[in-house]
Amino acid sequence: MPGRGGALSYAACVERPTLKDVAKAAGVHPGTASRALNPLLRGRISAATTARVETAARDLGYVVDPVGRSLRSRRSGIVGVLVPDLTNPFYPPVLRGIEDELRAHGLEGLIATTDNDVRREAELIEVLKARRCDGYVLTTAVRRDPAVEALIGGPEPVVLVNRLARVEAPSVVSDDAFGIAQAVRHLRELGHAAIAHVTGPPRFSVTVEREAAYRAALRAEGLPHRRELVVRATDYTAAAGEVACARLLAEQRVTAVLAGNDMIAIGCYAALEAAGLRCPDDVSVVGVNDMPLAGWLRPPLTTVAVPQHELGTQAARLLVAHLRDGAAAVRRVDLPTRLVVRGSTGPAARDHH
Amino acid sequence: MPGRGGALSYAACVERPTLKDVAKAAGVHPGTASRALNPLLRGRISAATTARVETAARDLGYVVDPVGRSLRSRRSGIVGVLVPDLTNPFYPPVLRGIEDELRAHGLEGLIATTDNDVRREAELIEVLKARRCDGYVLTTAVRRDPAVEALIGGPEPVVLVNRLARVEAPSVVSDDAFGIAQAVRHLRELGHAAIAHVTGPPRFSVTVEREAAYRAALRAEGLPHRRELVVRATDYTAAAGEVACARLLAEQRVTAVLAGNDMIAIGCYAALEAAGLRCPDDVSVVGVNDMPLAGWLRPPLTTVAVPQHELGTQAARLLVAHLRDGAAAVRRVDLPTRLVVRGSTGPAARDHH
DNA sequence: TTGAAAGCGCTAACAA
DNA sequence: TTGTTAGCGCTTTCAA
Repeated sequence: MPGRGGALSYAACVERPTLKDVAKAAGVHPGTASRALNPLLRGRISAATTARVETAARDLGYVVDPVGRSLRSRRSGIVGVLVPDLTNPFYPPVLRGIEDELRAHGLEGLIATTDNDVRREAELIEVLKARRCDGYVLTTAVRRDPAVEALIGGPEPVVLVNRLARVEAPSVVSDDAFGIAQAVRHLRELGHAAIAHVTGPPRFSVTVEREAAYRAALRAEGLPHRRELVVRATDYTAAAGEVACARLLAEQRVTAVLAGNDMIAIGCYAALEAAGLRCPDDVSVVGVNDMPLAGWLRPPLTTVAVPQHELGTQAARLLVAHLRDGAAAVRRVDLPTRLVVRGSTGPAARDHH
Repeated sequence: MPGRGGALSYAACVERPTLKDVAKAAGVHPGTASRALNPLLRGRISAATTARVETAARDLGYVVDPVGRSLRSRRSGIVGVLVPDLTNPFYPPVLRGIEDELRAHGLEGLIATTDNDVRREAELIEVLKARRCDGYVLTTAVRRDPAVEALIGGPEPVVLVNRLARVEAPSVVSDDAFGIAQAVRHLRELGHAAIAHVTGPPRFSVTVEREAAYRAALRAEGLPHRRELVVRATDYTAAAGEVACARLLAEQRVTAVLAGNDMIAIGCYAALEAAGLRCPDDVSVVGVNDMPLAGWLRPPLTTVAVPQHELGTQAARLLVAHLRDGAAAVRRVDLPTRLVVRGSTGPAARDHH
């Protein structure tokens, strides 16, 4: 036998078997082999043929070539995933949820890091589009963003995670308001009346939502809302949180701080220490997210737990549904949050009242 | 004009222009257009033709279809990246380095999370191979691993990051021994004599290396090596580190701990607290890695800084070199480490001597 | 330097 | 149910 067939036992280790090889081994036409191997067309092929093809495929160690398949079927099996910053411990679990769920459906996520920079994001969207992604998951958080709006308007489905855009799109969000209400009640029950909010910049949709939730919670608990107790960090980082919290402490007397997220809460720890205040003895701190390290901080951080992994899982599931059913699929998934009480909250200090 | 051409201004938004469109617009053959657009063949095409093709491509907004290209050229432009666990803050910067450097060369990294589980890793390698990756970067750390050894023996180049396999492969490593020597000297200068080592499980190559470095450093500083001061955590996590450190504290009197990495150091903080010991007043702690949050811990962690981003950048660069030059490329890159002194180390406590 | 033509591996339309 | 055929978009021979 000439060519590849002659040295199959060796060649199989070097050159991968193609569908043609499988078809030949099974004694059927390549088209038939293709159908037999496709779970969706399983019903249209006789059981005997399917079995023969499957056996041949297994024996040869055949794996479909995604490149050939993509070229013909116009689907790449690749999903573009935009994430602001993996250095924020909130995102890795989200990504992991996305990764596992996509893989369960034979898809791969192509991850790109935006730094929350709208320009970089626009560039990355072009890169991902050039790769012919079948759809996109955006975990980035900027509210107004032309490139994202254009992407949402495009032909491929886009799922938003914990983010609201001006243009509507399928999204997975966490019910932060519920957890924040619990947090405020928890603080009120501990005797806190002056509860500050150190949040992030208003260009992120979570900032707006969480701040609104904070105000609503104060109202619900019968606490006064004082504008001067809300401070905005320039970013959702520990460094920015420290600066913002320091500003707050210099001007106001507070016994409790609701941080915009756990990273800002870490910054608050540092600011309190720098101001000679102890947490929770002098000032209680509550975060949002319950990121992986939250419980290992000193003191362990009391925080509103957002189901990070689930956020990713559901986002991927939603995208898969849209890939399959088009616009008919579900538009929005809402996940519950809950307060996790640890060591950063305690009774309101007397001398700060 | 019939077909696509007639409605180009609209169709360009929906259907992407193909190389054929570009060629037609430039009045050349598709093959010529392909060559004109390929930087490597630029020299073999007349300047005039190149200019015409480039203009046409720009006007039409042409972007090569990686799928068609891959099918023909047998290169996917995709690199498989295996990472143990993004939840460990050490890895995100490494990944970021890989991502940026690959992208600078027109490649994309396909990230897969192994959990340091050899079985899962083997599965993921199959998934990545099925995607026809051009090469691989492995940041996972298990020493003996048949799937990895098989991959290294395969046709695609593999670069190892901070890991040594039994089979040799191009790799990027950090000179941990240097930083660890600095750390031990730092502790000796602070008066510490009983320096323990809370490390990870021996199945990871870093465990073996860092432990050897610890022993060598003790010797260099003229300190005795006591076997019972080395404790192995079951994993490189805070939880496992806490357990291991608690065991150490129950049995030995120590004034300083060199942790196997920063996550274990966090576990040491917790174990010390649980044992009623203060850091650094009673026991000093040194980590390894200088992961992003290290400076935000309380106390801020003194640690051996490993250039995480650079590790990723160099790994990607090394892979690109191998993709281009084959086995001729560099085999190994060694990056320096240095001790970053923060707040978790202080003078040895008298009463613990 | 350019054109012509073939074909990578697969699947979808059509025919039997 | 299965075979046939064509072609996705690109690159790379070969020939001119």
